[in-house]
Amino acid sequence: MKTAPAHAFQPRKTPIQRRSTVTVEAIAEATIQVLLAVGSDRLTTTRVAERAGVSVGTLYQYYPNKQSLLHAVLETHLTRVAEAVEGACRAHRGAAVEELVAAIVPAYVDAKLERADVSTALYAAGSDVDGAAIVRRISKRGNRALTAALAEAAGAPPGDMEFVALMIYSAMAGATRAVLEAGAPARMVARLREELLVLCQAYAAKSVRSS
Amino acid sequence: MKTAPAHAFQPRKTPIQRRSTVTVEAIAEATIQVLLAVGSDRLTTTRVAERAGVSVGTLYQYYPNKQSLLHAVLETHLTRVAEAVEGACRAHRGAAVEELVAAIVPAYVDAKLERADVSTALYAAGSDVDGAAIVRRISKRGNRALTAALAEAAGAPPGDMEFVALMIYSAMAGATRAVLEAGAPARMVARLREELLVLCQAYAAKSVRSS
DNA sequence: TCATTAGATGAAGAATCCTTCAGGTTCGGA
DNA sequence: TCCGAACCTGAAGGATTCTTCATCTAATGA
Repeated sequence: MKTAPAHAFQPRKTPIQRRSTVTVEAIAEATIQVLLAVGSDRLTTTRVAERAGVSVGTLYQYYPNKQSLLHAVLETHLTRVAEAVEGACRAHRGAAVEELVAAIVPAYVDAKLERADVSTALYAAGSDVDGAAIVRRISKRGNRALTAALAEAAGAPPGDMEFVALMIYSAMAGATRAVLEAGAPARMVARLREELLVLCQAYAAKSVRSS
Repeated sequence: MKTAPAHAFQPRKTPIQRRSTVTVEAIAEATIQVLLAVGSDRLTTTRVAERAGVSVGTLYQYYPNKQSLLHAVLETHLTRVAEAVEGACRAHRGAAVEELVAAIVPAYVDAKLERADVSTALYAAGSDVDGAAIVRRISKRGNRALTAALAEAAGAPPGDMEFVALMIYSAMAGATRAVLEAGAPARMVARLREELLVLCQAYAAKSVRSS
């Protein structure tokens, strides 16, 4: 388990002209599609390049190695989800716990399901050694926002809400993932939104009151 | 995404003498350790054999290919967890929902944490294409038991409890995973047991009553 | 004891894949 | 128009890894 230098996953060259911006985006999108089509094991740089309609050389001009492909996709997706949670927290500052939770749950679910294909594809990629590290790092963002918001709503010190926030966040993640892996049919998604809200509110009511 | 023939992951040869039984077990254990040490990307059959103290040839005498290594480990672990849930359901047949949940949550958590290292190692392995299929297949076992038990306890038709069971199961999975990936320090594990119970009971109370 | 089967070995074939780089094409501005 | 920078190409080097198989050793039972 060697630790890689920090620059090892940064883009090698920044796009300047528009065509290269398109290329970079196409490669990212191709990564997702290849991931969905053949799985992370059989994802090869050549296949991604092919799918993106460019040559391998071009790919390596912007992504320093294979891992950086997955990392880039993972990063943008998780960031989007974390921002959704942060946004919901910000928009309901000062609200009661019940209302807060009522805002956060759909925000999370929507962000995750907006690109259900990406979420699904990434469950396979988040596995590698520092894929997990990325997940942890960015999840912490959403978690921190949630912790602070809960603490404010409950009038409790943040320390007391840290674990509660972790529970809510991970319950949302677990349930959403289960639905996603079941194929996310519309009926199930609707039900997820309802039940997850019930679950989180019931838990928050119990757990915030008693602390 | 080619579908492999059904026999492709079955052991090639069944151990007969005791020494080979030991070997097969050693290889499975080595798989876990290699997984933990270097991650699933850099897990190689040679490395596993080395760690197990046998030669690659021996490995291939019992495991038809690399994937079967991971699948075997995944299968036994998940089966153990599913059996724990089934057992808890069986032991509390006829009990109230609250009591039922109070039995299932610790059963699940304990089974998952009894070999925390295996659980952690497998999050990396469950990613591959039909690793996910195995997870689905075996999780369904625990889910079915939970659905039936909830239906009986609530006096409701099983159809109504299917999704509720999914929520509980996936919330347990999500929260436990989060703690596991945080390193599973003793204090956190204790808290998990408490909070997860609160969460599941609060949800069950709300969701079972209203249906 | 000895033949037969189970078990173990590890070098090497075969395949795959990551990554580079020398050389070509396109764009943007002077 | 023309030059330099940005961009693209894809064959091939280099490295890794999966898997096989001919061969050897250990156990079993008659």
